[in-house]
Amino acid sequence: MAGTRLTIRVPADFVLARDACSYGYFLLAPNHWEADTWTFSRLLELEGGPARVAIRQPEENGASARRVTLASRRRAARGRPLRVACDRTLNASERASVRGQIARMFRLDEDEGTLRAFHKLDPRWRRSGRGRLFRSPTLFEDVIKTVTSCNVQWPSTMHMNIRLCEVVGRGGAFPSAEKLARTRASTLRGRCRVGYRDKRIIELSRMFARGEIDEAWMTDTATPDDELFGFLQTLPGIGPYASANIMQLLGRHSRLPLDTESVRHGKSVLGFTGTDAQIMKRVHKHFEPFGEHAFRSYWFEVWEFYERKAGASETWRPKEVASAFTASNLK
DNA sequence: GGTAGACCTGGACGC
DNA sequence: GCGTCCAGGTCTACC
Repeated sequence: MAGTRLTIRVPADFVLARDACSYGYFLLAPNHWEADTWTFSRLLELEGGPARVAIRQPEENGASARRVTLASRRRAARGRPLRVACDRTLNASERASVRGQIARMFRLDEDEGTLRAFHKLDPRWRRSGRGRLFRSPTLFEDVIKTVTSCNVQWPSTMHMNIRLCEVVGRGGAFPSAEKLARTRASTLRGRCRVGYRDKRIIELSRMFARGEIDEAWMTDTATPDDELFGFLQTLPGIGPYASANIMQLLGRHSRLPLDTESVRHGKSVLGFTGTDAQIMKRVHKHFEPFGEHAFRSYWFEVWEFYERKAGASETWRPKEVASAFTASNLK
């Protein structure tokens, strides 16, 4: 790529492959993880138009080919700066935006102290170092992706995001709130296959575009979890599950976004029995002791189950994962 | 406050 | 190839 190149410093424990491939959204368009080269790429929306960024974390001594185990590759990459290659030249403002969006996706603001506290509470993840959870470069994209994940199986979520980028996004980028707000419901339904979510997505986009969503209030640590949870549920298409999921995407991990997948987890991994409602309650209770890190404990258990089925997440390829992650295969 | 049914799509299945 | 059934979270109407 001939264009701007950036170097981004990361926390000492950060591993791109582990921390990017930590939540399902890394598999959703326009995100792309190249499993062979450990390169994360996507289009980012910038003031001068979309730009493609390819992000790598070169390993110590550049000796990736000689390192045969996942653990040794992770160790060699740990804490090393990210190298970002953009497909065009960026101005200073755009460079700052790219840095900010990358920091949001990989949660570079989460320091080692926070994760050390999590590992003290739940030592199962100390060895692997898991703790960060991938998210989108913007809150808006996280919210829309959450809506596309509701009441649908994973392959359809993947398809909806591909179509949103292809049909509505500029040049294949994830569509902006302004663009989605101006899109017809019939386009979203007919061409993006979002079904009944069409009007809800447009209304959410209008709220973001009009500045009615106060992101600063949401990210302010002084804002109580209960108030935020209540507010999120007033948004169109956002119920209890989606609210809890958006909260974890905002960095609040005390609530669990429980769905049918959680019931599956409760039954098959935790050995719970009873009705679905009873199992949901037991799953909530089970993770209560992990307090403000409850979601991390819950999620990495679920993630470990997926990895036992499909191999280490760094090696996943979207098409293969789409067919592997159907409800029938996860039972 | 709790519950039933509608909302859509894509995949699985039977014929 | 066609029709039917089912999974999935939110919303609305109703009790």
